Amino acid sequence: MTEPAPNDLPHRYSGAYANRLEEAWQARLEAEGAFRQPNPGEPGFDPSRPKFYCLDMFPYPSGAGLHVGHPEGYTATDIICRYKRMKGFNVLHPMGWDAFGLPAEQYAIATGVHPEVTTTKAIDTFRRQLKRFGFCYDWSRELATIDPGYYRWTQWIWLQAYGSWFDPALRKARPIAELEATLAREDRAIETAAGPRRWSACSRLERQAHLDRHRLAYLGEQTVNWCPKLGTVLANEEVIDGRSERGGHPVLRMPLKQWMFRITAYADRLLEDLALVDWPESTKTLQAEWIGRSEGAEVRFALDDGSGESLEVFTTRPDTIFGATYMVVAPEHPLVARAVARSGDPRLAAYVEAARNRADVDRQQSKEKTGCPTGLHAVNPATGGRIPIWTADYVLMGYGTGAIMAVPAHDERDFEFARAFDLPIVQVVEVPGTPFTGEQANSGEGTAVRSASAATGLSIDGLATAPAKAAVIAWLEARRLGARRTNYRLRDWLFSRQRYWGEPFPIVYDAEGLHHPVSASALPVALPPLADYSPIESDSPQPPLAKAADWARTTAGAAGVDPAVLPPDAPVVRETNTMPGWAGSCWYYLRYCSPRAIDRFVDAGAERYWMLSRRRSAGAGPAPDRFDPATCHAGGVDLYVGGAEHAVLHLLYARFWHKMLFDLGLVSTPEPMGRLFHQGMITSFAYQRRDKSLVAVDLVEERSDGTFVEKATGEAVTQIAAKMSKSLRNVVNPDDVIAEHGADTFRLYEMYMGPLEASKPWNTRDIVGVFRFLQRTWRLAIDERTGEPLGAATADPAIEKLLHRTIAKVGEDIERLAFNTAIAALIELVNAATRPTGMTDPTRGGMTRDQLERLARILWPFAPHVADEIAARLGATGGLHRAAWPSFDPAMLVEDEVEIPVQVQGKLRARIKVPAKASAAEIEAIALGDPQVVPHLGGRPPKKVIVVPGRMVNVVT
RNA sequence: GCCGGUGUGGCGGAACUGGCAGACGCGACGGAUUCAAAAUCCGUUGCCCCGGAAGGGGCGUGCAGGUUCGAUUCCUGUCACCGGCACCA
Repeated sequence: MTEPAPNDLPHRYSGAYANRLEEAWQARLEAEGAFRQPNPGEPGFDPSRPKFYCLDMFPYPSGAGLHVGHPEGYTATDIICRYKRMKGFNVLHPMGWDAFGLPAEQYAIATGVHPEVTTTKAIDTFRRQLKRFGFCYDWSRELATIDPGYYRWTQWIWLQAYGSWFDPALRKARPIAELEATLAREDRAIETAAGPRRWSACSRLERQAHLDRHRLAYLGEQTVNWCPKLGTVLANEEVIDGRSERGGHPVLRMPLKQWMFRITAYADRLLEDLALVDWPESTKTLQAEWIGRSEGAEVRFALDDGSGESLEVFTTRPDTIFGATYMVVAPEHPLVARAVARSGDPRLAAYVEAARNRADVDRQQSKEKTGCPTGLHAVNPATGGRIPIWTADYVLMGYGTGAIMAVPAHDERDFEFARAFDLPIVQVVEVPGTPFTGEQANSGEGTAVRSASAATGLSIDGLATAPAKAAVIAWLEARRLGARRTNYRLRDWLFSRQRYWGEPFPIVYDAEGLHHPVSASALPVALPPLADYSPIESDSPQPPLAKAADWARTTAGAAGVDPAVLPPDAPVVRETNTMPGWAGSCWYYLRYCSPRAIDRFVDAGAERYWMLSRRRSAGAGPAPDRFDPATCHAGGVDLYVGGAEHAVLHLLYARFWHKMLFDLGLVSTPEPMGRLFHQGMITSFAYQRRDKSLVAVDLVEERSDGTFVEKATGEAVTQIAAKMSKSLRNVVNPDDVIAEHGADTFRLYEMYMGPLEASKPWNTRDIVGVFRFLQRTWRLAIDERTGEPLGAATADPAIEKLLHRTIAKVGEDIERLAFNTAIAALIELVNAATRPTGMTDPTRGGMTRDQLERLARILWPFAPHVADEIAARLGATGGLHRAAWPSFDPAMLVEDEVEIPVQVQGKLRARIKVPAKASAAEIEAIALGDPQVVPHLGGRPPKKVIVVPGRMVNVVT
C-alpha cells in the first residue's frame, strides 16, 4: 500500500479543512451563546470577577463590505478579550453600526431607494463578514444608530443639553430650570434688546431669549457656504474659487440659523482632563492644539472720531503695546461696514466685497498680504498716539474679537503687512541673542524697551516679557481699558445638517417662530419617509425634510409638545435640519451597557458596573458605587481601539457629551475612555515611476532579479506602500483570503505583520508563513491520516521549559498589545516541538497531550477555531471559552547556565558559558582565561574589566 | 512654515531599562518527495575580503558628529518619507 502524498491526507489542515472546522465552531458557539456577557443581577452573572470593557470603534457599514483595515483593530481587541476572559474577567465586548451618513443618502438621491434599505443590507453584509472571523462579540448587545430605539435616546440626550446651561462658578452644567429659578428668586437684571431690566419686569419673550442664550444646545447664526443648485451646505474644502468642487456651481456665503453646542464652555475641562487618561501623547497633543488655549489680554482702543466708541482687540503680547503702530479689523467686522458707509472710498467697498465672497480656505491659500485703510483712527492707550485702522483678510472674524493691534516689529504677519503698506515699525522688545535689524520681525521674549510714556503714565522699560505682560494688564485693568483674557481656537460645534439621513431634532417652532422641545415621553421623533430624496434647489437653504410637508406642519399635540408649554391644537412647524453623523457615535459606548433598556438611555446599575472602576494603584477594595478621584479611573472604557483619523473630532465630541452627562449626574465617570489605542493603517503595494507618478499593480511585473517594470513601457518602477484604492487596483478583500486559508490564518497574518500601531503593507505572499505555522501546529497534535490526537508518552524537559517560557512571554506580550512578537514566540515553540511529515511515533519528538492542551489554550486568543478543535480532539470538553489561561512556573524561566559575550575594546571576541548565578569575579576569571580572548589582550593585564552578571563582559586594555 | 511620527538584510519586522544587531516570517538558493509541476518537508541565507577547506578578518541600524568601557537605544546637527495643522494675534 502506498502512502498518500501529505496534501491528500484526509485530515490535513488545508484551507478548505480550516473553513469547515471554523464554520462548525462558529455555529456551535453561537447556538450556545458562548460569548453572551450577563449584566449584574442577570442569571449567570459572576460578581466575584473584575470587569473589563473593551471597545472597538464601530464601523460605518458601507455597501462595499469589509476591507482588510477593519479586522485589524477588531482582531487585536478580540485577542485581548479572550485573554482577559481566560484570566477571569467579566468582559464587555460589543459591536454595532454607525449607520446614519452621507453615502446611503447619496445613493438614495441617485436611485430613489430609501437609505434604510441600503443601510440594512450593508449591515447584514458586515455582520456576516465579522461573524466569519469568529470575533467574540456579545452579539446580543448589537445596536445601530438608526434604530428608533437608539436614536430616541440620542434625541433625549440632545434635549438634556437643550435643557441645561454651563454655570461658570461651579464649572459644570446644570439644569436651565435652576438658572431660571435663581433669576426669579433674586430678581436679577438681565440684558434685553432694550437694555438691562429686572427679571420681574421682563416679558415672556425677553426671559426666553435670555435663557436661550445660556443653553448648551442653542440656536446660533453661522456663515455657511450654501450652494443653491446642490441644495446643500458645503464644507470649506468643498468650495473652490467660490464654486462647488462637485459640479462647479456658484456658492453663496450666507448667515444661517442652526443648532449649536456650547462646547467652548468645556474648553478648559476638556484640556485639563487629558491628564487623567492613558491615551497616545500625539492624540492628546492634537486635542490640546485643537482646543488652542492662549492667554493674554483684551484691550480697548478708543476711536478718535469723537464718537466715544472703542475697538476691542485680543493679544497674547500686551507687553508689546508700545509697538502697536496700527490696527487691523477683519473685513466682516461691524466697524468696517460703518467705515464703508462713511468714507465712500470705492476701493474700501470693493475690498470688503471681494473678501466676503472668498471662502476661508481660499483666503488662506495665498499668504500675500492684502488690505485697505478704513479711514478710521484709534488712540493707542499706552502711548496716547493716533494710529490708523486698516481692514485686511489676514485677520479672521472668528477668532478673538476679529480685530488686532498690529505690532510689526514683533509679529511676522504684522511685519509683512507693514512692509507691504509702508507702515511704521517700532522695536519695543530687546531679544537676547537676536538683535532687531528691521529685516524681519522678532517674536521672541526679552526685555521691554522704548516702553514708557509720560503722557499716559505707563512704563515697563527694563521689565522681562512675563512681568511686563502682568504690569500692562494691571495698568489696563486699573483704568478699565482692558482685562486679562483667555482665548480658544475651539469654536462652538455646528450641529445642524441640511440632510435627510440623520436624527431629526426633537424641536418645533410655534407661529411666532419660537422653539419648543418635544417632551421626552413623545420620543423618538421618527424620520419620515420621502418619495424623493434629492435636495431642494433654492436660494434660501431648505433641508430635504421640508419636502415632508405633512410631517413638518403639524400641531403641538401631535408633535408631542408638553401641553404646559403649548396648547395641543397650536400649529407648529418641526425642525427640518437633522443631526450630523457624529451624533450617534457620541454615546454608543454607554448604550452597550444595557442596549435594550426602554425607560432610560442606559440602565444606571449597568452603566456603573461597566464604566466605574478602581485604579490598581489605589489598592484592593470593593467595587466603587460613585466616582472618587482619589481611587477611581477617570475613564470608563478600559480599552478603546480605533484609527487615529478620529483623534480629534469624534473623541473630542464624545468627551464633551460625556462630561455634560457627568455634570447632570447621568453617568459615573468624568471621561468616557480610560485607555485609547490607535491601530495603524494597512496599506498595499503600488508602484512609482521615476517622476513619482503611481502605477496600478496589474500594470507592473516583477522580474526574476526582484526589480519591477511597467509592462507597457518596460520602464523600471519602484515598489512603495500606498493606501488601498480602486484606482491602484490593490484592494484586498477579506472574504477571498478566508476562502483560501481560513479566518484563523487571516487573523494571525494581520497580527503578525508588525506592531499594531504601525502602518504596514499587506503582502499576500507572506500569508503562507502563518498558514504553514497552523499546519505544523495541527500536525503536531493531530494524526493527519486518522484525525486522531497524537501525544508523546513522556515530556521532553527542554520542551516543557520552553512551554513555560512561551506561556509567560505570550501573556506579557498580549498585555502590551505586542501580538507580532507573541505569535513569533508561539512559532518558535511549535518549531522546536515539530515532528516531520508522517512521523507519528509518539516516542520521538512532539509534545504530550497535556502540553498540547496548554499550547491550544495560549493559541486560542489568536487562532480560536483551530485551537478549539485541537483541544476538543485531545478530549477537552465545553470549548476553550470556559478554560483558564495556563499557569507557568517562574523557576522554569531561569536558566542554570547562560552564554554571555566577551568584548575586548567593545568588539565581540568570544562567548563563554557561565553558571547563571556566577559572581562578577568568577565571570571575569573565566573571561580572561578564555583562549579566544587571551590573544587580544596583548599580554598585558587589562586596564579595566566591566562585568554585568548574566549579561556581558567588556575588557579595556 | 509649525507640530508629531518613522528610517534596521532583497521584503515585513525583532532587540522590553545603554549590554551578543538581524528573533520570527516571506523571498532567494540547495536538497528530499514527485513521471512532472504545484503543495509540503529539510538545510543555507546581512554585506565585503582572505582561505581548497576547517576557519579567520573587516564593515554594518538614513547621514555627520558627541557622550560612554560599550549606542539601533541618550544628546546635537542634518537628510528623506508619512501623518496632522496651517495668517488663531
